[in-house]
Amino acid sequence: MASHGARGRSGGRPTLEEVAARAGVGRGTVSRVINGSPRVSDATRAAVEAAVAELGYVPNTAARALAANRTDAIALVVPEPETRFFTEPYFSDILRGVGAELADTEMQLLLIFAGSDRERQRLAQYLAAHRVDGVLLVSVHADDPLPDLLSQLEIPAVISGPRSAAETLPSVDSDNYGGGRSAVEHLLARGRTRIAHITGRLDVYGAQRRVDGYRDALRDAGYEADEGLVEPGDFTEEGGHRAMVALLSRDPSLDAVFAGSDVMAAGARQALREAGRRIPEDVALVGYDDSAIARHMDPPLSSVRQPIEEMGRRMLDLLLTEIADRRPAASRGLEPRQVVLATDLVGRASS
Amino acid sequence: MASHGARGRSGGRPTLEEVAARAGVGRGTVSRVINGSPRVSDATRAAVEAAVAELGYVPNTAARALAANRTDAIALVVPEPETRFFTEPYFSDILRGVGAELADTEMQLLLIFAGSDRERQRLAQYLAAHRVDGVLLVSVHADDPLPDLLSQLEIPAVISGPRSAAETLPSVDSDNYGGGRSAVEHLLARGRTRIAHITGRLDVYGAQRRVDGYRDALRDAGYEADEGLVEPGDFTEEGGHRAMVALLSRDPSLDAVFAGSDVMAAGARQALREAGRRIPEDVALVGYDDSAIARHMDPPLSSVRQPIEEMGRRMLDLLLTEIADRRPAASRGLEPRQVVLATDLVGRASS
DNA sequence: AGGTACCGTGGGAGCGCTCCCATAGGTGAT
DNA sequence: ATCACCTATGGGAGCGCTCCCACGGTACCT
Repeated sequence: MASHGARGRSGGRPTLEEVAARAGVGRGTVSRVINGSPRVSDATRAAVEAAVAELGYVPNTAARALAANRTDAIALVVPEPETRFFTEPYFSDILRGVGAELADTEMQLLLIFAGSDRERQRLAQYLAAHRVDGVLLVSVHADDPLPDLLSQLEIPAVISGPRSAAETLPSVDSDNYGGGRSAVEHLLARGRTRIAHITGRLDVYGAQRRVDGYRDALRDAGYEADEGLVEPGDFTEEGGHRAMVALLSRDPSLDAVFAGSDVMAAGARQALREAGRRIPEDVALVGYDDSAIARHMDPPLSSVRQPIEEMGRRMLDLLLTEIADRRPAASRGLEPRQVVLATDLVGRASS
Repeated sequence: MASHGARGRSGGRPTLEEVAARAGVGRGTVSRVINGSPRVSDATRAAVEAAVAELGYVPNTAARALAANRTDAIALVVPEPETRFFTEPYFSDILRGVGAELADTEMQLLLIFAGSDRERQRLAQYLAAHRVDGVLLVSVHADDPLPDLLSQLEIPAVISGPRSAAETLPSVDSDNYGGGRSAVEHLLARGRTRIAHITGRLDVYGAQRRVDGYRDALRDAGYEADEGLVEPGDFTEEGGHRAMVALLSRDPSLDAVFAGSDVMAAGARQALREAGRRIPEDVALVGYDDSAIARHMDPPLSSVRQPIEEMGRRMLDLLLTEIADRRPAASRGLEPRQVVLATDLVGRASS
């Protein structure tokens, strides 16, 4: 407590050069030790490490960034208002996954919101200044210009869900198609036949894929597609409510609903209640995400679980690889990697 | 869209030097323009700004940090597990306030969690490397070593609540004492006389102050302090429940409860229900924070509101001043600034 | 013995800025 | 006209690191 050891001898913090002098070696050698190069003899390494410890040496990040042209930082960009970030468990789960994986690294994570135009402006500036080595982009809409900006700036990036089937950026996603299928198959297995679907925002590719899975599962089971049973939602509770009301008035005989998210399922549940339908007796309900909402709903909601935390982990993995691969010149765009993780359906009382 | 202008002429991004050449001036002059120095003629400034625009110049942060010995970044440190951060609206409100105030700045905000030992280790390393110009520390406990570490490293810092009456670090807090008083006065005005208090964690100074306010308000109204009516909680729902049970068994005649947080009030409400007490007929209930919980409780909860978002804003203000003041040598420790913001009681059906 | 190969190492040359000193010119007072 | 003084400007000297080339030494080959 009373002594700060050998620190601050000459006023400031120790530099590489001082460590070198102390260890009786050259600057280059200390640099090699610090960076874990194998081309250093054990004896030298030990001497340097001792000097580092004695002086309490910590490398100066700015100098390193300047000399090596890298920042050892990556950004998690959330192109949404902060509110959604705090409201939807999706984001915190991703963050948790990324954070867990990052702990093994020397990298620093920046959290950047880009919901408003102004924030996007700042972000563009920030990226142009190359202040991060890579970017994780979550919740991307079809017409978002951010991905293009990133590839233009040649900043490695990974997105949480492809924007289309022709996505070129590396991405990590869960199997939305399979998730959609499994929801429907689950309901069919429970004897339901008139299964409606409340979709998510259709400018989100994943939401489209859930619809595809829904349609194919029904068709494979021999049911003709009935477009009257598909109603677009927007991932909000109100949207779910609205969609449910529309569905009920259009086809009062429906006996099941697959909602594209738990939040929308909550809205749908409310609408079903108001219409006097019992869950699951009259109408079975299945959501998507398996969030806290699903567990706490009355009745508890069956839901398609995505391994969100793992998605975060995998996104970081991909990004780090991407950053490492940036060395051999001009291999841009070759074999982009798309990871798809399996979903599984968690059955509860609502179906 | 199709052209990226003059960018990338010589492979990389433009440098100060290139801008200077383009504008026909020296490096120093460009630097002055970039940094808003007044000692530049209007004509020269215009020429430089034109060159900057044409080349799409963006200063290299690393170089600037190295040369100027500052990072233009500050950290918001949350010495708690991430879960609390996402669960409690307090943190997101602070973040929102800080973010809003920061938007006018060139500064970058880093969000750092230091809940686990490992994370704290990393944080210490990070701070030792002086990678931020200042730190905002929220939710500090009495025995937290972080504040001392910060002053040892001579890193400007502001904390969200003083650790004690003798706090030396600049801090921003709401008037916990006044908040506690107002809750009690509100209940007294409603004709309640046997007012219990469920406290927060007493190693949080603010929680203590609420207790002080509670005691003084009762005493000023002529009621003798009855220590049987004070029960420690821990800011959790379970803690609130437990405390309420204890209070009821100790003194069944109580007719009001002031809980040190809305979350604890929720726990208390549950316990009151289980004991068959009606709210507010039998027992009036007042919480603290005026969070979403308060509005959604059944019945809606009266609560002491703190201007959390403004606290965030003020914290940033203080920190920026602190950073700016760091220039004139050795004025350390002189007139630390402590800001205290007023609370106000939001009356609802629970009291 | 001479040659070739590699290994561990030292240190120069920057990375792109900011800081600050020096300089040139302009202004007003003497 | 002279001097003192101020303002706008140029550019050298670093900030602390990484990269890379060059060096001496050792080991192994022919």
